[in-house]
Amino acid sequence: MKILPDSTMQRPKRTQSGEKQPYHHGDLRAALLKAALLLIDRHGVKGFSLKDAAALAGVSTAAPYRHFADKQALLYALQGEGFVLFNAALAEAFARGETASSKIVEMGVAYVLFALHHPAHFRVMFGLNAGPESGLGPDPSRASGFLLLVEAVAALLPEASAAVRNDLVIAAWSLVHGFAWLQIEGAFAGSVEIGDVESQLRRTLTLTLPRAGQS
Amino acid sequence: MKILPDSTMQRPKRTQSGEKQPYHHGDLRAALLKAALLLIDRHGVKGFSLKDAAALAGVSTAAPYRHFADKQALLYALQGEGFVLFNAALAEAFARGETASSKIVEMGVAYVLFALHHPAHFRVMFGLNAGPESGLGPDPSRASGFLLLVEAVAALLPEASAAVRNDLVIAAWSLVHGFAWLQIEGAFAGSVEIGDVESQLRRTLTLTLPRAGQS
DNA sequence: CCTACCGATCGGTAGG
DNA sequence: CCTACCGATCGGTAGG
Repeated sequence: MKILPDSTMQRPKRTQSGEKQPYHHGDLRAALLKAALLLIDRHGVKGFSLKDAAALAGVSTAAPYRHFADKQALLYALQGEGFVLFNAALAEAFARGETASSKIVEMGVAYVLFALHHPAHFRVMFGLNAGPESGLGPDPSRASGFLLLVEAVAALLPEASAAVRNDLVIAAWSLVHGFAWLQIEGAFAGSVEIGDVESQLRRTLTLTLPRAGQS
Repeated sequence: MKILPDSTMQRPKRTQSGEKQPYHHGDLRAALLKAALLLIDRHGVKGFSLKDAAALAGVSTAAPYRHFADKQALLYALQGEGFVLFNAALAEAFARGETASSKIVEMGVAYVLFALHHPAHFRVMFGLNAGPESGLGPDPSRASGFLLLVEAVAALLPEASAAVRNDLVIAAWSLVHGFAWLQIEGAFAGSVEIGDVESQLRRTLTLTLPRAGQS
């Protein structure tokens, strides 16, 4: 794969006064992460190489090793970055929802929008375990957004048993994750009519969510 | 990756009478597909090579090209094979269910069991579009099992609008797909208690499915 | 952060 | 279906 340096990720230039300007505000590390995201978007996690990322950032093939021990370390960094963004989006959605069920719906919407807006992060976070021992295991910080779902479900079904709540947590998580994944993969195309993604998801979620006290 | 020939996929042997025995009942093609499935299970779709598959089947690196034009052709074959099995399993489940809602539940169970029992097929079928243009697009025959879900939902909600039915089709498909994927990826581990996978899914699905006439 | 390079792997082909 | 091989790519390192 021939990768040309991204025009937005230039090599250092000298100003008219002759000082050397650092990479991207001095942050090659960030430039490499950005390049990796772009390449993963285009070619998938396994189809991305450090050499390509270096070329896209306009540096030599050895340069990335100044910032990452190896390729996997870069992927870990991307995964961590993704979970920070993801958990923040879920927390914001949780806070925004005014009722238990709207908290759940907002979190679901945030989950899917995150996947659509950050597909490369999403793939690194959830689609990486290509094999049982692919190296990149689940990240502990994954739990943080997830616990909010557990909390919202408890609020929605205060009198339900723990088992029933557990069932609903699994249902909501599975539905939203499957929706996001199928959307990213384009699997709905041609099979189902999906207009606006967000309103489709809202309708689907509310249709599915048991009303409180009904269980 | 060093791949040793699989003891179940031996090179041709001579019987005591001296005749040459063909590969696997004369079917190297089948042996290569089987080897590919095993490698994809272990290393993911992108982590599998024709050379490894050939080695695992006990033949030279050039041999696969007698049966497949190139690597992608083998993956296509695997995808097609997967959809045949998948659609058959869904059709059987549809037929087995006695009511509309049990048809849906049985299809969901079949969907997930297929994913668990044929993870490599499942990955090739649904997890391949690593990038927007990864080559392996959706297969048309995918629709066949899917249409049965549309039919079952129509039977479940005979008086509902087409839009509502559509919402439920998307909900059911997303939920089951997400459940299967998260299960394969091991994402539930540590976060949620899942005992028996099948009964968990049955409970989750029935909890979620609107009863007929209730919408 | 660069040049130069290694050892390994990969898809694919030539020519039996 | 095999041997032998090419051209390309990749992760990573030596030694500035």
